[in-house]
Amino acid sequence: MASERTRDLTTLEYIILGLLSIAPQTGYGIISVMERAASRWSGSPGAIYPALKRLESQGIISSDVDASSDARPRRLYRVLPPGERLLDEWLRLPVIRGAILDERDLSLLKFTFAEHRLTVDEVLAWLDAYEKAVDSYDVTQRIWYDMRMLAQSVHQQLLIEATMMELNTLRAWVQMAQRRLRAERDRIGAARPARAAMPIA
Amino acid sequence: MASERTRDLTTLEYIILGLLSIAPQTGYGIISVMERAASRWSGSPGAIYPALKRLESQGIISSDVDASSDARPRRLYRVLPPGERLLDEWLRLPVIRGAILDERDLSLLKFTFAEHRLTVDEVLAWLDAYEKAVDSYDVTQRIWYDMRMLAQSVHQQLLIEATMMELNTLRAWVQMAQRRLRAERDRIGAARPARAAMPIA
DNA sequence: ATCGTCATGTAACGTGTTACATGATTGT
DNA sequence: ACAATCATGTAACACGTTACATGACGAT
Repeated sequence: MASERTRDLTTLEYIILGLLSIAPQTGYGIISVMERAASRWSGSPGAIYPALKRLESQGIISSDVDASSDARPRRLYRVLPPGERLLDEWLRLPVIRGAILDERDLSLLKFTFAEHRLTVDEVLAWLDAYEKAVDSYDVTQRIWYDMRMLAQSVHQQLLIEATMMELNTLRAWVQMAQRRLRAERDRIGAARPARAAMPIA
Repeated sequence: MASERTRDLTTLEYIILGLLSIAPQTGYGIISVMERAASRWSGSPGAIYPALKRLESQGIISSDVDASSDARPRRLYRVLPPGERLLDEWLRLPVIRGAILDERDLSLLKFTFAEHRLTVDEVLAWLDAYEKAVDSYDVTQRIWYDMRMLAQSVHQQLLIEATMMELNTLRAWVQMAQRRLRAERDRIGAARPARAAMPIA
């Protein structure tokens, strides 16, 4: 019997949950997807397999050997209800004020998984929080300011400008996403996830 | 006597080197800067102090107790020549093709440190490589494509668009940086680092 | 027959996190 | 007198990386 204790998961574990929520997968399948994704989370076998075991031992996911096909049996993992709760909580968690730029990749990943897990309204709420975080972002927190360079060198100016441009792009994207999703909601009138999780390929 | 062996440093160690190359610092000072920087590298004392010891034991940095002021003595770290070599190598290392977006923060950090370490021409070369990497970036590598969604949902479209916008912003910034630095070079005619490292505040 | 891919693991290792501990100095 | 900040550490712990190992299956 798996323990019911819920703790905070690592980023890798949340990503695995997200992937499994789209479709049941084998460990090897998860490794392949993450390797091709070329994201900052590489997902080596030495990380994935132990993480799967951790999650299973806690009743967050389950696995059974897929003997359906004629091919060699392989272990298929799927998300259990506690895992779905954990994942959805994480997906709804807003981006925090000082970490928008640092967590941009993670936010897009969340947005990916959110399509299958959250309602359109929930995604819109998340985007609203995102927009507020962008607006209230305090540039003065950044490292180049902390270094208290006296004269504004070309480098310093460019670094500040990089942040500005990034923030503007982010703001523009969030607003576009809001517009499109609102239009989608009005068209479909969906109160549940936009797309159902797809079966395994 | 410190060992001469050079290995690849961790990101944290390179950041420490970069900070120390701007000005000698105490461990506490490094922690403070990194905490206020709110970047993805948090720099807890449990990471910084061991890292400083590691670097010192390898002859990459050195430290001596600063007894000059009336205040309580504190240990000041400074970069040694081998450390300067290591740092400069790292700074010159171009961004790799599939990792531009993931390493954006790191690239800006490098750009920060590069001001004090590299010549304008070297920075321009680094920016050229950056630009090429951006241009040759293959969007099809990204995770949302790997998931083989059949229909292009709104979410999918938005995710692709986020990447596009990000790449365009990056490209625009790189080109702006090139223009400004070239103008600066023509004005100053500098063949060495744009600014000398500043003394400790 | 062999090569590449599918598939699952494990062991050693280093490093970062969390939490704790200590004490001096400065400001109010 | 007290709190906040300066300043330096350490210990336990968990995680991810790297490298290795094994073997089945399908294609040529």
